[in-house]
Amino acid sequence: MRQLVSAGANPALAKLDGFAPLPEADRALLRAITAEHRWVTPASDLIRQDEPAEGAFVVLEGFACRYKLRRSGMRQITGYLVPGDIGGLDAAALAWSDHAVGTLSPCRVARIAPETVGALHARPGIAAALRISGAVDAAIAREWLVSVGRRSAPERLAHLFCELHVRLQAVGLVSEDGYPLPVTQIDLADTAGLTSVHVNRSLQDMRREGLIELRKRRLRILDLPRLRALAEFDPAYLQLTGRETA
Amino acid sequence: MRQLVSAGANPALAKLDGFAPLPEADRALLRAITAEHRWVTPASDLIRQDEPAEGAFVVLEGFACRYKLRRSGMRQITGYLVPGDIGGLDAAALAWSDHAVGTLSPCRVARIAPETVGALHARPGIAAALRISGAVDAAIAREWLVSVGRRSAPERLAHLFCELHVRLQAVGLVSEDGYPLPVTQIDLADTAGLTSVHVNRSLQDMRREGLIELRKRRLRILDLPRLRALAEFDPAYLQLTGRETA
DNA sequence: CGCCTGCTTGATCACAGTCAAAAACGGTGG
DNA sequence: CCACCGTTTTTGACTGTGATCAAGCAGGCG
Repeated sequence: MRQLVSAGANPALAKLDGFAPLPEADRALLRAITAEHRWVTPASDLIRQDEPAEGAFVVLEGFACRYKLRRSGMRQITGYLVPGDIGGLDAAALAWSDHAVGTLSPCRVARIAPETVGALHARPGIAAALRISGAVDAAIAREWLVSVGRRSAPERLAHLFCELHVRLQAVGLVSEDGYPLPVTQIDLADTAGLTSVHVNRSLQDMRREGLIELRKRRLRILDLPRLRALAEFDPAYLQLTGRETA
Repeated sequence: MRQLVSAGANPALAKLDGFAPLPEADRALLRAITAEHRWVTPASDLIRQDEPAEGAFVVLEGFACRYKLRRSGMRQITGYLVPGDIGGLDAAALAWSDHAVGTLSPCRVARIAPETVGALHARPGIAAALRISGAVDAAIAREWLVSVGRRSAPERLAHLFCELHVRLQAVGLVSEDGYPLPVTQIDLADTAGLTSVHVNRSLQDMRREGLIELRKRRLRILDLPRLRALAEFDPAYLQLTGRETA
């Protein structure tokens, strides 16, 4: 069994090392990156839409999301960033970002300078881990597309809750009964392609069914098997099964 | 101005070289890959869902798509592969595929053996081009998510037509009045998260508006500015502007 | 010519959106 | 501790986009 890095201390290292075991030099580089960090208030942009990008970043604590805005102001959230996730890598590749990244809750974030991004790709071990991470992100995006295109409102929410359950488990943020979910129903609506009114009613249905409970920015999962069945959820695509957490 | 490789002859090389100019050795490797190819009939799978992957492939002619099936048989198409596109790279990274890739029309396809995939990533120039290509694919997926989540039926179709217009232009498949679109209205429905009935009615509306015409597997664009306005389409995210084609 | 697939049309239905307002919650400051 | 404020959640009445069901109509191809 591999030695465990405290996921709480450096979730990004734990995540990448879990995809592909890294030599000590690579691990040291990743540790150095996360040495310096800052707190960011909720609802602030880490990357702005349609602007040149300056480097990338790692989320160490809190929830952030990728999103796009239409001219009318309509918002579509296209992905969540949870502790351990790296954002802005594709923006770095293109030197420009087609979408924004904003915080949903207070976030502790470590910046990765553009030169450092290059240094990461230059190390074969890290490069391979980042490729896997990118492939998983693409798989998540596909699953979201299935949700929005071909699942009912409760099914979409159930699938999202199952996805986050597995991802947060991998970084030790899930306890017996559930996990923190510091997002509003408006955020959930913009995630699932619904209105907040409809999200509210769907959540009440799910609660009445004894599946979940969402109160005080925390999701309690009351019946995981039935929740997964409702979403037709199979965690294989996240490549996180069988991980231990600190 | 850089020398032009006949896009018709090797669209994948043209595409990657356009993202990041490649040294001759890299170009030779890419040419070698596409030396051998085979024809595949429509509606056949190049990669099957939930199965281990064996290498990747390049589409040289024809249309293919990534898709996922629900247990009920409902299908969601998550991306199109047109000439020059490489498929199965993420499946190679994970040694397993969460989604299927199937042909929409007859396709000419070149196989890339697993060892060759490794050789591609080992070359810094190709690796960088593939990273950019992956970032563009992610941007396309985000745009689709916005479509399905936050755009009306005609807007979704308009956006898809605009996307394909730019992508096919980059490989020289667009003529004065339009481009080949060898897909059924059922395929379009599974792309846009609609039913084929609704796609049919939306297409008729767009035709009546003088925007497009879709007949005999060919899309004619009658009013590109208005089509783009309807979709709020900005081609920047495709990173293909200002390319010349053979 | 006949069949199959894909396109078109019509009638009806339901899921989700819209609009509007009230209630609950969570901070903040007095 | 409580009054106040903005945000978030909840509720109700109504509307509409897009789904469903079902049938007819090309058009391509053997």
